[in-house]
Amino acid sequence: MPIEIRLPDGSVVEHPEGSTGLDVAAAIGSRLAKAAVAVRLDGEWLDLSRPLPHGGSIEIVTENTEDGRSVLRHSAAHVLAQAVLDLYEGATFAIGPAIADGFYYDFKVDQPFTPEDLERIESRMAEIIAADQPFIREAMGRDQALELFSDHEFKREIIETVEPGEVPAGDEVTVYRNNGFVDLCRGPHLPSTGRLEAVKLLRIAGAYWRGDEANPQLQRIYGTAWESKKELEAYLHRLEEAERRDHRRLGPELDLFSFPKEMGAGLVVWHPKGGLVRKLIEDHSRRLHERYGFEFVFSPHLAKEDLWNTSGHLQWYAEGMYPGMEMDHGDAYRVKPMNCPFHIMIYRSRGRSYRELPLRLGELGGVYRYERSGVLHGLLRARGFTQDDSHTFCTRGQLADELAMHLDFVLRWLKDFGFTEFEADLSTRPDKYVGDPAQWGEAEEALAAALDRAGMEYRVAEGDGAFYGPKIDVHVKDAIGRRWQMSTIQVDFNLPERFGIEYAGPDNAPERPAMIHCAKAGSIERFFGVLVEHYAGAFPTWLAPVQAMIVPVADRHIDYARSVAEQLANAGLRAEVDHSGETVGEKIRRAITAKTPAVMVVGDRDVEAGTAGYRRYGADEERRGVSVDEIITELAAEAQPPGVSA
RNA sequence: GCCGAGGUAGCUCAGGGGUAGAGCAAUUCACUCGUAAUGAAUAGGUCAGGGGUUCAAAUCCCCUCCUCGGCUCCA
Repeated sequence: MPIEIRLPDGSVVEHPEGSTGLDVAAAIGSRLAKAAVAVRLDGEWLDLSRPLPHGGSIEIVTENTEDGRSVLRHSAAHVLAQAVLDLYEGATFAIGPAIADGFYYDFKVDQPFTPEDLERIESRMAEIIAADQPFIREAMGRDQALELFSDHEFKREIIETVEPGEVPAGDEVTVYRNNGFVDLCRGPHLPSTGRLEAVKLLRIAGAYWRGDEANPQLQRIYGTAWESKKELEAYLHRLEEAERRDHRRLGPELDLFSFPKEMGAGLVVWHPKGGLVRKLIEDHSRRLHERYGFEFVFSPHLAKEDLWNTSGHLQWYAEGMYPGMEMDHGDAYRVKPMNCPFHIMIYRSRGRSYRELPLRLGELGGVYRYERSGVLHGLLRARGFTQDDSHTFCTRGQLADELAMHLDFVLRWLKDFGFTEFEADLSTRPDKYVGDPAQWGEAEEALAAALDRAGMEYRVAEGDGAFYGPKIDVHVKDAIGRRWQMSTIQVDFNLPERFGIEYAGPDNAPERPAMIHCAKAGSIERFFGVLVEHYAGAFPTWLAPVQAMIVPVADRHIDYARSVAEQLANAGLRAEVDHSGETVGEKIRRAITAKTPAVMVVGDRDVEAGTAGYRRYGADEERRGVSVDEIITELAAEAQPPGVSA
């Protein structure tokens, strides 16, 4: 009896019973059949070579889509495991999924892999791919699978812990064989290993079984796979591009900041140029905070341990905090990992009325968190950093409007720095939490409502909230498509409770305010690091430490160069004169290498005419004889911070 | 913290038991130049730090610190 297959365009075709996904694809076109890697029938993944079990809506998954690539990568992971098991006696394998841009496989081996091993494994993989071994799917009972993988402890553990719901056929699991190799796997896979066009192993890393430090540590091999050599090359090129933008390289190169070893890991010093850019960022932060109705406060770097007991930090966050310091009268003090308790102290310094709510307190507060040595990563993960932190105290009734305002603020802030794509995560109650679950629910709903009001799509991250409350995290996509977490907005009913803060309501009865924690940049350091990578070190004019470099052609033009610099300075622009003894070409090269937005070359003709040769960063050619006034007008317009008129 | 790879001049890196090297940067001198590198000379090092083996250690061994790629966590 033929089966009816509905194609994505809505048309229905008939195929004889026993037809495979490949048959369906081939009937549509030979090119489609060639590009196909798997099919989805009513949403269920099937191998291309598997007879379709029933009719339904079909989707041919091709190799040039993200879904298609993940099939490809998953098959590549199998080949990797096959190669490793071939080459290393006694090796056993754990899991090997496709991930963004690639795949990995975890192994337990007697000796850790070396870079030379990687080459050896890669050549073995090439042989397996050249042999074009078919992947053959086989379903079997759990007992049989346990028997099959009797030598492989991790596979046995997976089989034993598979949830019944994860396996469509109840108590069955599936394995895929190619040649002598067999792996437990849900599939789907490519028809054969020969379909792997472009595979490359990238690096070796340690990884714990199931990501838990209590479990044995395995050896992980990362690789990448693409549908063509060309795509692989493009990917490797993207990796190089990311490396070129690395803020840890650009920071010292552009003389912005450094991490002197003498100070300790994760601690940064800002050089004058970096300090200037940072100040401009902070100025903008203050400007927007004021515009959105925040007031500025300041608080100390440490406080008595008691305060951190009351706040719950010592109970819930102790491992992120530095140890106590003994001070007067045996009191221990702790360096602050967060600013919130201090802002509560300010709230609590006198009686509060409902009439003064919402009370919005902001601070660029330096905090210190003990990050484990292995996770430090330049400015993106430091041990000392500055939060553009705020705490808003409001009534329950004000919460929805306040959250909407905070979200608006955050998006304004991010747009001002050139980010245009945003994604939000709504993180809900974690396992370790304080407070009443009903209040958590209320807070989570309020956050979701704010996202809906802003028309933002979001993903729910179950259990990712802070210990004191749920939160919205806003992520941005940078210039090369990477996703960074920036801002966070958190609702908190708990700290007000713990500190017992109140306000007098209209009927003079004491009420408890709600609190909103919000960091717009997140950490200024991290934000700065992301900006460096986003702009590849070439800051827009309003943030550039030097906005114009003036290059005299010969020494006799230095006086004129200085007078031009003065004109620019009078217009509020940051200009420098390069009076070094280098050639014109070299001085220009230096200015471009420093990513200066504008280079102005001045020679005899310019001295006479009041002009300059004008070269913009990124432009291929310069313009000669441009009037200095015209240049000043153009640069001064660009130099205005976003939302500030000249 | 754990697994792996590293740390040699300001930067990028060579050298692997027997006198510390290169390119770029820096300094000085000459050149005064019209849009991405003028030439020459000079200076610069507890070879991350400490301990050990050795007649002799940058080199081999141990410990510590720091960096990088991951695991985990987060801003």
